[in-house]
Amino acid sequence: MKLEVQIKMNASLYLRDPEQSELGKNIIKFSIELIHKHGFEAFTFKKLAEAIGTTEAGVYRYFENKHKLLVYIISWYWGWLEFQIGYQTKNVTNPVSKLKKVITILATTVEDDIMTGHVDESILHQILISEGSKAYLTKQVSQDNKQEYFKPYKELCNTVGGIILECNSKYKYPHSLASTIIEVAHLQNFFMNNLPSLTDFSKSKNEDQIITFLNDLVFSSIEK
Amino acid sequence: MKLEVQIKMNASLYLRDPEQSELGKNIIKFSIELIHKHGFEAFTFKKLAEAIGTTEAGVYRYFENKHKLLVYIISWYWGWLEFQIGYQTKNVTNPVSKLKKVITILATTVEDDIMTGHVDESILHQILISEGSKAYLTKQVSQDNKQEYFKPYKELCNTVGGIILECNSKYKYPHSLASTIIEVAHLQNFFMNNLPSLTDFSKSKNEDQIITFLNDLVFSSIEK
DNA sequence: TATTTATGATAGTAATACTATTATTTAAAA
DNA sequence: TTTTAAATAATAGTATTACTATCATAAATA
Repeated sequence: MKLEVQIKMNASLYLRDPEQSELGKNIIKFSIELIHKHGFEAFTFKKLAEAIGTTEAGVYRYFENKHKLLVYIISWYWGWLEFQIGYQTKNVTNPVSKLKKVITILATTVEDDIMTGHVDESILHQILISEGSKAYLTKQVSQDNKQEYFKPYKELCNTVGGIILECNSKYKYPHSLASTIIEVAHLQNFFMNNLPSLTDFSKSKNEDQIITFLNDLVFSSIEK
Repeated sequence: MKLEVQIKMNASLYLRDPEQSELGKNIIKFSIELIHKHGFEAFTFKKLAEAIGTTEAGVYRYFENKHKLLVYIISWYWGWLEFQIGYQTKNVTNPVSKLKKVITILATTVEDDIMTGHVDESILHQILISEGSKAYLTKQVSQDNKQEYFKPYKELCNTVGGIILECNSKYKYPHSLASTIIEVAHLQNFFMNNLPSLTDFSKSKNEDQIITFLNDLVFSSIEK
């Protein structure tokens, strides 16, 4: 028997559920590949269709436009991360250890999870670093928010915020600190690899240094 | 006599220097307006030309494409901020006061600076919040970096990093903390206004709360 | 077996992101 | 002042993007 993790997705992100067909799964799989390879700006439904071996119209039957497809992919990742955090910290009782574990998960390029067939999480993590903020840095952010497109991200922030409060119930900014951890983990990773002088990690380009930096930042604030 | 602050720009960002003609100045002025109003994705040279009252080809004589124009505008802002920080902290000897002042400048919507004729800095600040990261979150980031497109941003980070070291010469991550302050100031502002549950500033939507959060974060880390 | 449903193949449109050409105006040099 | 150069305006044209629409066919389901 093959175990599969299913992330429940917001149905208004798609026209036809991509999990329910081979073509749908290929749309997700090749989108991740192409966005990673060429970047979101250069990514088009035509190129995607060619890569899959279908037609543009075929892709449009699943997703209205590439923005919704990006939001779908990113939401999926947040959902998967939420699951990972729950799973990997389920036996950790000490909140400080738990938060450290969470920071490590957020700042580390994960290995491909065999439980999610057509999705390569390590590539997805890279996409999140370079393209993640483009999901919400748009003029339609409020409409998208009303449609609950960012619910998985918010839930993750809420989970992390909860763990922060477990560490120190008097800390005043659990949500802001949670979103800061997530975003800074990605930003410092991007800077380290592309604009290294904006970081102090230039030499080794090692993700562990980002984790150390974040741990220092976070625990100084909440243990003060 | 009218005093004018001139920010020296990287000449490879443009084909013809926009500071040197009325049309050029209008390109900058209306770009800022249009990008702010409709967002960078919906911004085109055709719409810009119409707004100015010139033709598309006219705009292309100044800028190769809209990406370079965005980088130009954003670089200008970093250069202007660097000047502001130098100017507004020149008599502050206490490094902690200086860093607090810098955090306030970075996290506050500035008033329109009358010394820079055709540029409205308060709108530029808004553009930086929503569009700033799109300047570097591209596949060409390394080439752009080689051309020194991000020099003003790096210099600003370096300046802020220097002030951090003045506060505590043993602090290990001055550059990362500097880039974190700048980016988090913008991100938390965007979240506060658009995705408030990712922050703890939902009620009043006041920038002062972001400053308080950043001060807490920064000084906990460096004074530890 | 009939019929719904998904896919494939093809066409077409408006907008975007440019490049090129020529005419006209403006400003600087002779 | 005239000549010449440089900047701009007006127009046209191309390839690509971001879609929508139509119709035929294959596969799944009733």
